[in-house]
Amino acid sequence: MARPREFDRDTALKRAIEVFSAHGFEGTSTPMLLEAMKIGRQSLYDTFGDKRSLYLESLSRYSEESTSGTISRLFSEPSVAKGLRRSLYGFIDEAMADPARACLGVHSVAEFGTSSAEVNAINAAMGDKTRRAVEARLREGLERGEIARWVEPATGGGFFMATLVGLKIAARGGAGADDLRRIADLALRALVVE
Amino acid sequence: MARPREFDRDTALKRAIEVFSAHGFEGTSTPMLLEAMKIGRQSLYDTFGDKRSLYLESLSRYSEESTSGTISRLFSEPSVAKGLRRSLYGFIDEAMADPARACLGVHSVAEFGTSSAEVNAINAAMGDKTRRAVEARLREGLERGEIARWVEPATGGGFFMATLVGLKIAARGGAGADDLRRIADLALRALVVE
DNA sequence: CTAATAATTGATCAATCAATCTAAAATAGA
DNA sequence: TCTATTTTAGATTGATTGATCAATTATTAG
Repeated sequence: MARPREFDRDTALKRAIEVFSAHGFEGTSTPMLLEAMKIGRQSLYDTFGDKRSLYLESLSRYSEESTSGTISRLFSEPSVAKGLRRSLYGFIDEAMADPARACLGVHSVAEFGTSSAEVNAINAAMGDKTRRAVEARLREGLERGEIARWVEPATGGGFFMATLVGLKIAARGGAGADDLRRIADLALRALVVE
Repeated sequence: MARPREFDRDTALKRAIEVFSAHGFEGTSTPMLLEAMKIGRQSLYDTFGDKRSLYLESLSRYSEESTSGTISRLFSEPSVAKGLRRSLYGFIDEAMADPARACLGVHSVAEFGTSSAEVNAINAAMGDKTRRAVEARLREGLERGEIARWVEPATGGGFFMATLVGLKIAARGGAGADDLRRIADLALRALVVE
């Protein structure tokens, strides 16, 4: 007994992610969102709440997808070393797919630091998830002798995430895919036994 | 034959850097700048031009100081490995000194990507400077057998910078100094011969 | 066909944005 | 002391910000 929505909530959210990724929270205006999402102003407020709510949902969705992709690639190979590399390479491919689009997660940290509790909660949750997955594979690799003995899994997880961030910013700064892959390969030297 | 300025240009600029570092370009309003810089509105426009000019000068100044600090630490030790570590550690100390203050350089890349020619020119210049310095030390280390044979200097430079970025974002995200140092040590394993 | 419900459109809100203009205040040289 | 010159301070600009209200349109259940 109601009029159906003329737009698809999910595709609208996807478009919002694009805009926020490219321009950040402060750099994105509601008219920009409306044009990109192709919905009316009232539809935005009715469906997603205010701008901040939409941003948090965008960040949450983006982080979940990015995280799950990274983790699934991480476990996609029997070899731990190959899994790590595939994960980094996949991240690079994603980053190069749309150079104008930054990593919303990285951007959110740069913009908000630790000042926003909600942003922090999302990033902490996704960060922990990735870190734990990396740690698990590192422990597996340590047992199997694939990972160097000097690697503490917790530190290795942190290093892996720092590498992801560094690659993303390098990509956003204009680095090429081959440069990024060489950097990723070098980073793996810190973890993988030769 | 003129009235002298009541404020110091340099300290005002320093304060502007603080504000831009914490909130980015879009997140910083002119009233915020005026309050932090402790100058009047007209003084800002007379002395620094518009908001964008002030931002570019802030970014330029910050990048120069940060870069020169990183490079001087890089060459502060006879040992290449120790120089690299000292450089990373110094970067960590700076980042931890004021957790609320992000790296303006990293933040600018996240905000503008490659869309702003001026921002890009500044970042490219400072990035190249750092990268070349790292490459020089890596070559020195390669000759002396301190740096692992697999390290291409150009890639090593890119990796070093990616590590700096990763550390900065990790710090901004709330990581502790000891965590960061462990990550830095691990990163060095990719470069230094054991 | 009608009534109830929900989504859309357009007008509009106060607040804030960056930036400019004007006029008062203060210093230097003559 | 007087005047030229520059820096301040205050008022104000039009544009844009995020957000809400009222009215219209469309759809489905009964």
